[in-house]
Amino acid sequence: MELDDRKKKILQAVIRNYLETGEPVGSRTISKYTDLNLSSATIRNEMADLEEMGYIFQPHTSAGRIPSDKGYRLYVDAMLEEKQREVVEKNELLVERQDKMETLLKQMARVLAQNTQYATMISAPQARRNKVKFIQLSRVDVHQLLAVIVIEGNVIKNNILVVEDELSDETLLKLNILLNTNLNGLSINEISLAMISVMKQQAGIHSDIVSGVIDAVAEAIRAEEDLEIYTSGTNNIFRYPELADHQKASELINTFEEKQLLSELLQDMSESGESTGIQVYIGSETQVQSMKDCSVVTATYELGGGMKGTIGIVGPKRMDYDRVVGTLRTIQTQLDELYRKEDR
Amino acid sequence: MELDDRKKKILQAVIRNYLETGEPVGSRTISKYTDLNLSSATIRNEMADLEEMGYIFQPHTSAGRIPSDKGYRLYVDAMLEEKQREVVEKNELLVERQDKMETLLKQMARVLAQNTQYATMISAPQARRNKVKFIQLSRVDVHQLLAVIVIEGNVIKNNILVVEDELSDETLLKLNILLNTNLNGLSINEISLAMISVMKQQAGIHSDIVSGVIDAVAEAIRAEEDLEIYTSGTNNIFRYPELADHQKASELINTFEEKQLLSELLQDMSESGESTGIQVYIGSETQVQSMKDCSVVTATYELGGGMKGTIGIVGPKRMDYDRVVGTLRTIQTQLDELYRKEDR
DNA sequence: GTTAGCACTCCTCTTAATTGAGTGCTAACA
DNA sequence: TGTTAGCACTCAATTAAGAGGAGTGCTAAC
Repeated sequence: MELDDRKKKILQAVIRNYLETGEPVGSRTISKYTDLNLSSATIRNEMADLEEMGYIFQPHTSAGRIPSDKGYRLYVDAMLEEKQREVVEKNELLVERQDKMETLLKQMARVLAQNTQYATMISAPQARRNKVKFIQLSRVDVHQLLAVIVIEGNVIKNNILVVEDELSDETLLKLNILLNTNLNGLSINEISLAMISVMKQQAGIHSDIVSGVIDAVAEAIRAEEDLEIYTSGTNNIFRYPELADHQKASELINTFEEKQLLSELLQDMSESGESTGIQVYIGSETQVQSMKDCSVVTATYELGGGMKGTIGIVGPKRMDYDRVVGTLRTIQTQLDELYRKEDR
Repeated sequence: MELDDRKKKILQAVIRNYLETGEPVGSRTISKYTDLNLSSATIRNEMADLEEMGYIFQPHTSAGRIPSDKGYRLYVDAMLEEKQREVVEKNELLVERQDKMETLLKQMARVLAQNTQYATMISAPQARRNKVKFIQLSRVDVHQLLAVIVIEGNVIKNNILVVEDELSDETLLKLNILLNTNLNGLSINEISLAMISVMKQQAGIHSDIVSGVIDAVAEAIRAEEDLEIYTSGTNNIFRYPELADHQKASELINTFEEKQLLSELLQDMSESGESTGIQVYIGSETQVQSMKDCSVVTATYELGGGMKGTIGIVGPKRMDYDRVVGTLRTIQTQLDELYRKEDR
């Protein structure tokens, strides 16, 4: 059977209506809703065809039709294609430039959740190949050294080292030079054991400090590499009855709290990104069990300097895809404007 | 009317039973449950008295009795008094010493939530009077300075400053000395405008850098002072039908997500602490609307060096107070052992 | 190909009846 | 005077039955 133009229109009408009401859609409704001027009986025939093709289904005999995942997919793809051509409407979201990454991301999550009325998750950007930019060793106390490590993209990590013996200012200076000349510009993979042993040798009796700093560097980079996730609007799921029963709500909330799964999810999703970086996952297209009744819309964002992260909006399958995609577009351009020129 | 011994026993039996079952407790149940050897009729009379005194009530005529907040209060107070004398049983929780405060607190929250099956919140310790311990200004880039500020208790804050003109190493050194000699050992309240203007004067053309650093110091201390809260096990509230309906669950989850209210809550609670630092708030004894059907048990913890924070366990009013208090005691002593000797 | 008409299905809502746990009260008993 | 057995009463919760209604599939006519 073929999906002709009329069938497409009817399918679209069914989906539109279902998105609005959340109730199964009957033939009579469509008959009036569209400008096709067809009787309900004709619609019924077409709907039977659409059901056979797997685009819609009945929750039970003698109920209206509900779009299947396949139906949603068709609809969303068509919408995305249309959106592509459309100009992004200027629609300000209240996001302000922030010095602290954490503050910015929390703010973004909150604004998005508020704006869309869905649950939001944002992964902190991860500079893919983190390189050491600068190392500073200073004395805080007689027995405490502070190691400051700046990584590409101005991510800063600190570490306190405890030392047995007092160090002279001169030694400290030497160590600083030693560390910086050897490590600057290297990523964690490029720091070889050979280099470390050479540095230790040069450091003489202070080789343990070199070890300490290198451990700190390794930890700093690693910590930066495993994703941090910020979430907001989790309780929005209660707005949608199809997600709000105890079982599902509990699982979803747990998923959002644990963040481990979300992290993997966002990572997977960001990897398969395309031009605009906006993607829609319907139902079990996300591999997370607890989200099988949800849809997830993801977008990548960039903060300049190659710092890319992923945003995910989680809602019911009947979410307002159109608006969500629009909102994500908006925040993308807005972040672009805020962070394009300057490095952080 | 007086609360004689028998009435106390009956009240206790009612509460115990209700804690277990969550169902209103009838006279017949009590008649068999206790070793008082009284008929249900007698119990009924006593229960009528207890109701008149406000310790228990009926959700509707012809139902069993449920403890009122007043009833719980009596029960909890008696229990706490008894606990005071009791030796804490050695009951290991899987908490390990962590270098990073954040990791430790997340871990604690998770372990407690898992162990108690209630929702957990933990406020990060706040060193009450934060003083500057050490300031380090270093050049990262031609136009970027890194200001590292170490606060008492080894909390470290970083800030990137953008400068117009290049600075010589010498100037940088001078600025470092200027900042450290003037600011070390001071809390934010002690840094007066007069001092700032003197410092600016001494810094000459680099007075803007001084301003930048001082702003950074102010921000660092302030950031440290507003509480960070870690939560876990939010979805545990679904285990308890009396909290799990949409309305309440949504509000509670929102409260846990927002954290602002929790923060104030924990702060209030930590201020009215006593010897062991464990307190119980029943129903509307917490001033948070969304928690009016919950009880909160709080405990202060200490990580050595005067770093004190607060733990809160949130569950239904019929929570297992006994076990929760025990668990909190355990974690208190455990943290004590882990962190007593050494400073972080 | 389209449509009107009709029988049929099945969910949902309402109402009524039944059940059962639990109470309060009274009267008898030790 | 305190305790207990007994009984009428209350009220939430469960079950059952029925009415209503939305929507379908199919057939026959246009």
